[in-house]
Amino acid sequence: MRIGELARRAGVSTRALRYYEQRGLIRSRRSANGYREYDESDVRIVTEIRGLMSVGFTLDDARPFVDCLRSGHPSGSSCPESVAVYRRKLAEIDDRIRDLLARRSEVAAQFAEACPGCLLPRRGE
Amino acid sequence: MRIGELARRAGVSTRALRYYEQRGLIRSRRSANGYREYDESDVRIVTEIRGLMSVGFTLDDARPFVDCLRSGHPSGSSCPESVAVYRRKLAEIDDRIRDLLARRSEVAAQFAEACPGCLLPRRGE
DNA sequence: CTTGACCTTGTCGTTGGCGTCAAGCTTTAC
DNA sequence: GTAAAGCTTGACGCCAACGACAAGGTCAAG
Repeated sequence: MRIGELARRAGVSTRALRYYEQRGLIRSRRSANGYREYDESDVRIVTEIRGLMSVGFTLDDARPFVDCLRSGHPSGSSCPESVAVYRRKLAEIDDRIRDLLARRSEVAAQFAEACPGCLLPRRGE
Repeated sequence: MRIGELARRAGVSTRALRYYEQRGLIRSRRSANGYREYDESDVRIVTEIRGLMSVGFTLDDARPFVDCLRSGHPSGSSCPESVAVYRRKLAEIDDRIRDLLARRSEVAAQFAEACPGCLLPRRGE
């Protein structure tokens, strides 16, 4: 299939696919007229990339998963490198959450001080 | 005082101060040779800006606080516009925290699936 | 034959808050 | 008199993941 069909099937833009190629995440054969040609395994790879990005992974984060798929594994996460990325991302997310909670309480405190009569909204309201 | 002293006293770079001026957050008089001249109120303003930025406010978020200070209030947060920003930022932080918690559980679930034997690290460990 | 839907490469723009030169003033210290 | 320190404006760089053109080649349908 050509880039337009891959884009539709994977739910991304053709621009994104060319960018992934430029970043080394996908490859393409070229047909005689210079058009990029893809197959089913590319649909799988791009789907994997988007799934990871939807939970906050960068393209570099996704690379080990792509490599894992390409090396024949049925799942992109069944390689030790992918598992390592999972651990790192979990730690990053946890750091970020801690940071936001600290900020939240600082802002809430300043808010309460600035507006003593104000009803302090609780988290989530 | 000139820009270098203000920078030292407020703990920012001179580049940052010129940037704040360009963004309309601080103003400066010019002495005969073209150098920027500041006074104590500018130290206060820049300190306020940095305090807000340290908890995740953008320069635009800080603007009402600066205006509040400049209009004669002893605190930058004692104006209704500032209070409104507090509310909005609290909501933004809460949204972000909710988003991260959702991501965290998704990643944790995929991780557990990919690595069934792995000990799932709990949040914060 | 021409329209229009594809495809190609290349380049600039986006967002925030500056860092980092560049090239040239002024002022201060010795 | 000169060197160092401080000041000026201006402009590019950064980071991620593309979006949005531009200018052109390709191919099937009518």
